[in-house]
Amino acid sequence: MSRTKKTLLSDDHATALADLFRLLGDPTRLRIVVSCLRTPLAVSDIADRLGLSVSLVSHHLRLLKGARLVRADRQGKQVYYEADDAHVRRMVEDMVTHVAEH
Amino acid sequence: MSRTKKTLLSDDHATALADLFRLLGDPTRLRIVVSCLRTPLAVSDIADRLGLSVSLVSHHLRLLKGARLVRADRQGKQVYYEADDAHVRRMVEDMVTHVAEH
DNA sequence: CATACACTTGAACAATTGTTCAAATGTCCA
DNA sequence: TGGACATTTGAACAATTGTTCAAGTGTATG
Repeated sequence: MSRTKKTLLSDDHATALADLFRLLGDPTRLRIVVSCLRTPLAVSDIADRLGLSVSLVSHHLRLLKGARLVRADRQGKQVYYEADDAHVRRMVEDMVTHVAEH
Repeated sequence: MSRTKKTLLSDDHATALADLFRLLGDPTRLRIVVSCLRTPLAVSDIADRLGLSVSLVSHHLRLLKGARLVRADRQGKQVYYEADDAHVRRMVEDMVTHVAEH
């Protein structure tokens, strides 16, 4: 049998988790995620709130959607984005409050 | 008075938190953190376990130490690194188990 | 259909980043 | 002191990434 170290984190899980961390590791992208954490928000609304171009926000949302961190919901001309599920919501909120506490 | 949005995350906190996320967002660095999460480990031990060069591990540890994610403890010729405090330990472990659960 | 609005996409750019290699520093012991 | 071992540091490189701008797609309404 192969000698496997008792490790908390397999290589697959490491890269998967790192992917998540990396996506949240950009201030702009993090603010975008947080802004639509509780309420679905249209792309232009997010851009307005954060003072960013619509294009930039859309680029970031594409990455976040690819990682299933957010979910898109078209409603007429607008596309509403929100946290993909309760799991993501809790995960991010936990980290936010973690840091807020210092 | 200035009109401030009721936001979960101030800009300062956003960049601070993003800095943390970004550091954990590299697979190699994440594995380094996890490897010395519970037990202090010398630089060369970490390098051996993960199959990395000592130099590379040291470079990453410097960044992690700068963000107070790990703490260094020199003991003779060797320098042992471990998670800086229980706070960091829990934070990282939470995320690891979060992903392990799928 | 045509115009306006909301969003997406692709190319291009500067800036940052992970890695390697070689040289330097620190520490112990004969 | 001298040499061996452990770690750090700096320069250099390729690769990735965040951002902007312009052009594209999709959708409602006149």
